[in-house]
Amino acid sequence: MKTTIYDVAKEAGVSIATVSNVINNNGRVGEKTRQKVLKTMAQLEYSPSVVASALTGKKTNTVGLLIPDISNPFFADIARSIEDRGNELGISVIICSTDNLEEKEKKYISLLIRKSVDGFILASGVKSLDLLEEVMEKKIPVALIANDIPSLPITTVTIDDFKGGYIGTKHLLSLNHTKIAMIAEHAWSNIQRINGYKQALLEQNVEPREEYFIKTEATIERGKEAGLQLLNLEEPPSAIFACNDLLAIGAIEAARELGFDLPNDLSVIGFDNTVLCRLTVPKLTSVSQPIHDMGKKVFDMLLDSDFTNQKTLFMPELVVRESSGKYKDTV
Amino acid sequence: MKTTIYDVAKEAGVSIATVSNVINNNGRVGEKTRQKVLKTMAQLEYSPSVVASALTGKKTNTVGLLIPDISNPFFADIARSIEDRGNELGISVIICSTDNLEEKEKKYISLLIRKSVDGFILASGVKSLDLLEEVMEKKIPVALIANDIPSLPITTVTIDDFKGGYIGTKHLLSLNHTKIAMIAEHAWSNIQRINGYKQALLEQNVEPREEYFIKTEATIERGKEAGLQLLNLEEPPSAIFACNDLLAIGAIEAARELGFDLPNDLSVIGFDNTVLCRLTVPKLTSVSQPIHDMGKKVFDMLLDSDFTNQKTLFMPELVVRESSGKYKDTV
DNA sequence: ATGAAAGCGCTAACAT
DNA sequence: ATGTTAGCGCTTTCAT
Repeated sequence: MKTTIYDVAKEAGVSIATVSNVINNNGRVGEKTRQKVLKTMAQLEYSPSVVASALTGKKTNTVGLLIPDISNPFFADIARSIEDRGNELGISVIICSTDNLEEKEKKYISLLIRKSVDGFILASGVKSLDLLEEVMEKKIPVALIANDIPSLPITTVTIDDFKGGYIGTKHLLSLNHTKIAMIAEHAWSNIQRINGYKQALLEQNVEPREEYFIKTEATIERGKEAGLQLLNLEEPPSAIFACNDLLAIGAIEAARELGFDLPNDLSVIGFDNTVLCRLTVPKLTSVSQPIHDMGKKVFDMLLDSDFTNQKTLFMPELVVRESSGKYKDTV
Repeated sequence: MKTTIYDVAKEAGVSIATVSNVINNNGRVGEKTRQKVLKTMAQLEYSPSVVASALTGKKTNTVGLLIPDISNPFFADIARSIEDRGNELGISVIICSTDNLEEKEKKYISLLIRKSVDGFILASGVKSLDLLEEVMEKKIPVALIANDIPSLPITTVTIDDFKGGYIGTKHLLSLNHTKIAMIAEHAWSNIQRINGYKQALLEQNVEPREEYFIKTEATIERGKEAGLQLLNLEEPPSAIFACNDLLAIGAIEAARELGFDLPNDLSVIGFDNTVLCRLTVPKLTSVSQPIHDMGKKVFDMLLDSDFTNQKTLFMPELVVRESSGKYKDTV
């Protein structure tokens, strides 16, 4: 049988309350007794049951992480940063890939509620706001990372997406591009990025063109489709700003297929600065999110009620690689 | 307060035992009572506590997944496949990125034991065999995926690594390459791949050369270093077989840096067939593991004692893309 | 400083 | 078919 607190108590000749106290460092234990208990705990290889402890109202030291897909490198990076912080704190992270499906979202959340997780970190766009409010009513902490629901008071860690869109576009503008297209996806963060893009254009008196703007899903395939569509335009753009790296990679594929030579005939920049950026040819210029810091921060905010419903904004940074270059009117 | 089984019992006018029975579908409940209980459960939005249930000896419906690094696409894929199966079964998966560090491995395992997880799935090379045996002594199920510890009787799902090494090499041989180098990493699976590689060479009377063989860590950087070393040889290889895609990508970078034109001057093939293969230029030929099937299988074997300590072997397949081509003696 | 005992929410005999 | 009750391993008053 598994050793319990009773075994330790008996062996050490003390009560279970005392053992409990030494486990939790709850004062009122004489130094001698403490040592004796510690020793027998070691002897018996006793390890306290989190399950039993949780039943008495203590934490489960487990949080749920909802992301669209763990096999997407961007989210895998987020997961890793959160997991690392969890490991430091002795808290386990349960992964939940929702594929942005409301059904999966619900299933995962209700299961994790039954498991009494200490909180939820959401990196996916939340489909079911009702569910989310239900969770918050139950006083289960919730925090968002790399996405926001502006309509809700909720703990959030994001980058300044407006600025992200702005600096990316500025970069292209500074390379003399004016025919700058944007491929975005449906997400709140993207709306801000789009606004930043438009702001940058307007500041240079460049009128955003309707046909240079595509909204689609965040996959390489869709990015390629969008790229194809853009580059087959009568007057194709000389630069494409993709709202995430996957879309950018798709756009690059499209460009290669159509015989464009990057960055001479076309500049492409991405967003997120994932590991993928260094794999593309040419290497992808991208707007970077400080994922590691963000993961740590969101975890800490989740657990510290001082931060409840606060919003933390990190600053994006442009990482210039080889996929963006000076505009040359070669046509 | 949270609704408990008592609230439901009282509201429905039955005993908690009856409620428990309808929750668990434990026969002996009249249809009328069952309906009544079901209804009040819904009314009260009752959701049974897994924690309390676990304390009475039932499962926690949680497993731990130990991998080297969730941000490595190969392992993210494994995680996803396991998570998917878990979701179907109502079982949660806790991610544990060990970085192949014994210290982390220990910390994760002992924490998860305290949490009474139902089992462990290990995708990382296990550093501490003692720890592993300790887990098995505690009768906690353990299963390995994509790696093996031949010295231990333990549930395992792998591919036939020997065959993987063999078919990759055969492919290169069939393209008339004879100067075939191999970049491997330290892992049991790689030993088998190496054996397969040697076997294929021997069958064609090609003598494996010492200088064409490098063992290193599984990162792009190391792959690049290895590639540089190989290609700077007096008589550089005409083909490189990397034991995983990361190494292959590094090798491709090295080749590009040195001005090699793939696949004309050099063929490179990888192993694992990760998403990265379609991102490289040229697209990477790679030996594929049926990860999705393997994830499902390992989960099922973990939970079904019929399979305890059995070893399941899946078959690798070669996915030919653009990075491997006919040998041309252009030098 | 330490111990006795109640209770957390549930399961599983055992009764009825 | 349904109810009673004794745990599961731990935390936490409340006594001593």
